[in-house]
Amino acid sequence: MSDRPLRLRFAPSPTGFFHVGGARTALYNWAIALRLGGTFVLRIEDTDEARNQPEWTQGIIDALAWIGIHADDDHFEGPYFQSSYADQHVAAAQRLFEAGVAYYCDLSGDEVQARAKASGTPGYDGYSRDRGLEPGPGRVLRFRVPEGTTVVHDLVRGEVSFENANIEDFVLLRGNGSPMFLLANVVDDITMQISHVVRAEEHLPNTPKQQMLWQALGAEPPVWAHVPVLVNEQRKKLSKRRDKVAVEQYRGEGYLSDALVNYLMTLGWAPGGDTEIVPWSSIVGEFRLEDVNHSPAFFDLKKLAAFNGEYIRALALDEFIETCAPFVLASDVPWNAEQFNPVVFSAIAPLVQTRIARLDEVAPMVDFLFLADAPIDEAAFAKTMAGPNSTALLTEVIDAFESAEWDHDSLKETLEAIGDGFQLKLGKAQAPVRVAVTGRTVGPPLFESLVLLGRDETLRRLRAALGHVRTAPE
RNA sequence: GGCCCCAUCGUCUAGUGGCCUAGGACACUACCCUCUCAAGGUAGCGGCACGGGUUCGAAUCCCGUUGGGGCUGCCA
Repeated sequence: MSDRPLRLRFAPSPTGFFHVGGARTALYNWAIALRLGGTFVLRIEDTDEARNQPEWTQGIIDALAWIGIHADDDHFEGPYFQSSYADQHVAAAQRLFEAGVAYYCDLSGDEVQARAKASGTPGYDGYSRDRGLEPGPGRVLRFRVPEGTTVVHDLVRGEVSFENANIEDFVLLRGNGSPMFLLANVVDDITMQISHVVRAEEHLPNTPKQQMLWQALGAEPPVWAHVPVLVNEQRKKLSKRRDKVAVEQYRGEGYLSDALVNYLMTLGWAPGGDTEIVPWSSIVGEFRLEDVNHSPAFFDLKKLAAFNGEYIRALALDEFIETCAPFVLASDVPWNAEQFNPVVFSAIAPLVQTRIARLDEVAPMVDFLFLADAPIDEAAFAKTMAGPNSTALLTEVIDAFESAEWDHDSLKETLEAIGDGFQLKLGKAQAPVRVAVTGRTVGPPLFESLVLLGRDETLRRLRAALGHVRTAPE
């Protein structure tokens, strides 16, 4: 294979957001670079000038940093911008033309198609191979695919061979002289002395073409590794149109980067032993391209959420509180900033921590502590208060709470005793109180919540609920 | 259509010829715990796509079938 220094690269094109599939590919590259002491090169493939915006590049860098791939790490190099190497791409094309391994063709795309249709064989038919055309406006430069077989040595798939007869003379330079992806990508990889190309399987069909280019340009091809694509429930490649693929979105919904990273690594690969939840350090120690699976992997949101829940629960309490900050101080939170009380939040936090799988579930779970009134869920309220005993029970609770000691145990004993009078177990007796005070039938443990809310506010909400029952339409 | 890749529980996977009566995780179900909901604990459900070989022995090797996927642009 290759005894060159280990240099890997991740070469996204800036499209406005960072794809989870790209994140996994980046992570695979990164893990190898760290384990084997190689270099991870970031190259932004920004040749599609029409859709290229500087802030998108920053988005990629930020997203990479979020998943632990930091630009200031010793193993990180770049970012490089493909657009700044355009001269080299064209120069390489020129050399190929002069060496006779590439030739110009003046057929338009439509004409190529028409000929293919007429002959019944798909693809370009080599019409201009021997016409000796010179460069000119509108003429594309095509690679003269030689006869024979191209064998690709792939770390995850073994040897894959392609009959060159099935590979058409592909375009290197467009009619306007600009380089195509296949060429630019190879020239940059050669320039940057890339030793291992690790990318998604969708590029496998490009590989024989690119390998021929490496050779035609006088370079020894890299080690290839094509990892399986990520698919949706329909088993189709994850796409930005149909699927939720933006890393930024997962971050915004309160997925922890450690959880996402861990989950992504297990799509196509598994750490040794019986646990999949493992720290990044052991992933780096164990990850091998040779162990990567061969078949597409379903990106399962439920499992990601399960991983996330595990990671959330594993946080120390102060870490958890800190991690919640962006989600309780955000502008889209249901309360006003001045209503938020960090002391109260810290007190309820441990009870929230075991009840969520995503950080964006925090605010709706604790909002009743900061809002002026209970955020009543009318359906839940109506259902809970429908029982004949509910209002009577609430009335007794108000009475008792006026004089009860305001602590967890006293409140619990008080409600238990009242429940007994109605032949209700605590599980049933707490329901009307919970709905009255928190607005919902589910939430953090009730008595802790009441203690935090305080006697006055609790009583006020209980009375308000009684009023609400009387005025509610049947 | 052509080229290429792939095939273990619903899903992600362990498994590299005997340790497999196929292991784990998510999901699902039941029970325990319990002030709701979670978390936690216990148990359960569930799979080697099919057909031929090779071998004393196959989830593991070979061939075929079927099924899925990727690519098939003067996109990347």
